[in-house]
Amino acid sequence: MSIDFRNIAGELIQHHGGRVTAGRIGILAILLAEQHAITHREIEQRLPESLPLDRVTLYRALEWLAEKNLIHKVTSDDRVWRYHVNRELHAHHHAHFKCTRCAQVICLDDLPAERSWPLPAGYRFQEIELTVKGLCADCC
Amino acid sequence: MSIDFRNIAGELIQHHGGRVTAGRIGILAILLAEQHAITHREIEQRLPESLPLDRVTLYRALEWLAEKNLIHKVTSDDRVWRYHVNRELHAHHHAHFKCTRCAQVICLDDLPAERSWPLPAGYRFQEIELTVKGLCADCC
DNA sequence: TTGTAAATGCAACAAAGTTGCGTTTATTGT
DNA sequence: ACAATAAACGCAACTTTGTTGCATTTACAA
Ligand SMILES: [Mn+2]
Ligand SMILES: [Mn+2]
Ligand SMILES: [Zn+2]
Ligand SMILES: [Zn+2]
Repeated sequence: MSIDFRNIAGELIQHHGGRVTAGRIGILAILLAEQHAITHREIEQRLPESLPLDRVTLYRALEWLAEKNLIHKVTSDDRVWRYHVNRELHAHHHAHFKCTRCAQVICLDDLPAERSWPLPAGYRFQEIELTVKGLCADCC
Repeated sequence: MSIDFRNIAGELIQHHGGRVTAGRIGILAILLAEQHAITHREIEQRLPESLPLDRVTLYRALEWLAEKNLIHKVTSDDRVWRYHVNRELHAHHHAHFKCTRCAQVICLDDLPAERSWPLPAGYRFQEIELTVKGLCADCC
């Protein structure tokens, strides 16, 4: 884990009025270094030996990071949340791609996930959740 | 539960080469009578006293019905599958609406969930999963 | 340096779904 | 109608993912 990401993580956390703890720094640094959206489990596995972190603490840190809009949660059909850092490009709502073979999830920044859709009378639109499924380049 | 739905259910099950059991008839009849996509739990609750059915049997029956394309499963952000009968209109893939207040799920038959989307090079499209979220007419 | 709320760790809990296996039953052939 | 048999079922145990309560520790500011 690059020291760079840890520095950025620390600044981001501080800037959002949270306590700058080793756990939060480690978690956010992992997500900053990661291309894809990853699960709680995968984050746990990427944590260094030197930073043992309770499952619950990890869940709560992720919750806090999502509240502060530093990361976002991605729903999936395998009943597992995936987490991804909010870079400028996809701070807004956006679509995701999930590989049906390796379960890898990426963000599709250029897909319009914000526009309204036709709904039955009396229904009010809030947002859409769009996941494109298929095979990733590695699995093709 | 209308005897009509039970008759239709029985015929559908038989036509697909499965054993026509009380459980399958009861489950499919419930889904035939239902407008919305409902959860395993909700199906369980709608089962008549006269038809006690083990949770596992219910899961396996739903799995079989989905395999035979008599029903389809809907993913949701609450990590709970919902099930809905396949009427002609939405035998194909289609989008869903979920109320963020009462969690009700309906099928949006007129939304194009089949067309391909632009993906990164080397990625292969299979299908999309689209959930529109908002408030239903009752919750508005 | 110290006080304090915020964050953490641990244990227990909960919901949804799965697996293995012995028993029952719907269906087929006689 | 009866018997054979594979399919379906019921039960218990298990798994995975995530949540809650509470006592303890710690970041940070006064
Ligand atoms: Mn994303
Ligand atoms: Mn549907
Ligand atoms: Zn893949
Ligand atoms: Zn509603």
